[in-house]
Amino acid sequence: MNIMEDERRIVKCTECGSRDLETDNTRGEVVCNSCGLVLEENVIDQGAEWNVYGPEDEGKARTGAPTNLLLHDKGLSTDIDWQNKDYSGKALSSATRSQLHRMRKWQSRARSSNSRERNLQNAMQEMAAMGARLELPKSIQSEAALIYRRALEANIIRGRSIPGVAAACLYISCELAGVPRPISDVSYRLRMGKKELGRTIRQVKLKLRIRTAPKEASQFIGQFCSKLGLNSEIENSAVEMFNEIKVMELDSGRGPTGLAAALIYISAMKGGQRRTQRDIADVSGVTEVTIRNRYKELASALKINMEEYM
DNA sequence: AAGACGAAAGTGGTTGA
DNA sequence: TCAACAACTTTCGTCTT
Repeated sequence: MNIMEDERRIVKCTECGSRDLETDNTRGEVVCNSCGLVLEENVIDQGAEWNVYGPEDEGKARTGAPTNLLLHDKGLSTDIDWQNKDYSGKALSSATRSQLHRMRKWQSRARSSNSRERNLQNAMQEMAAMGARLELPKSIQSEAALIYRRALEANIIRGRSIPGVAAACLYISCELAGVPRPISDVSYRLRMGKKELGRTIRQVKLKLRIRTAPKEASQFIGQFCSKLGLNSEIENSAVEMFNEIKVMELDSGRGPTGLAAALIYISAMKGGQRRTQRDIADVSGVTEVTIRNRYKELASALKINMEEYM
């Protein structure tokens, strides 16, 4: 299965076309520096995808909260009320009161006062929000939550930020699911440093002994084409070219995203749907220079005369 | 004016002694 | 542990469309 995204990463102002955009971290907005237009607000709606209005909607309602790995205690917990009242509102005797006091204390020790649990609580919340921002399916988010728990057990969080590790777990989860995302894309959407994120990902994988198959350019072609608004015809021809390249071993040692970008550049041009190097660079997270180097290489290896399509 | 080009210097990770 | 190395980035002046 191929996870597609309709949303193109915004790189240009829709109003004035300027590329001079600024990200406001505190407000979660992307603003155009030339005309001031707010291009993206991070409104994260984590509400239910449906509402229950009346009897006709009854089938949609579920009873009770679903258990969810993204909740620190999987959503299964009952709190001891803090008020020293019984169910009818009457004050309790001092003996019962002190017993309750002990119970509360015990409960909070067992659950949240433990710093590990507090960390998890925090992280699960954070990860749910991040997952939404990355538009990841629930299955990948749950897997990421599991990885985070393991990271916590292994004491990997020490010295690193919770959001940093959480983001790394989401990234790794994508890799494991066979739908890798470019680090640049993840770091952009989560507003985190690319280097820092990359480093954390590597360390988490190392310490947890998580090994992932090397990424292939073909895994990125679909994502990039859809962000560029290119049809499946272009996508297929890019994948086809990739297969040719693979047997010639021209892909070894090359970054898969750069390769995918170059293949798309070539096939879009061949198919008469030319995209600029700039636009492809923006969605693929590599620079124009890399696209140039790569596509020159590939064109000569595949004996494609680009002049014809200019 | 936008897009493409390519040289040159810099960065961070990998590898092998 | 350190230096050499390959891939990639950044920056920038120049050429092409």
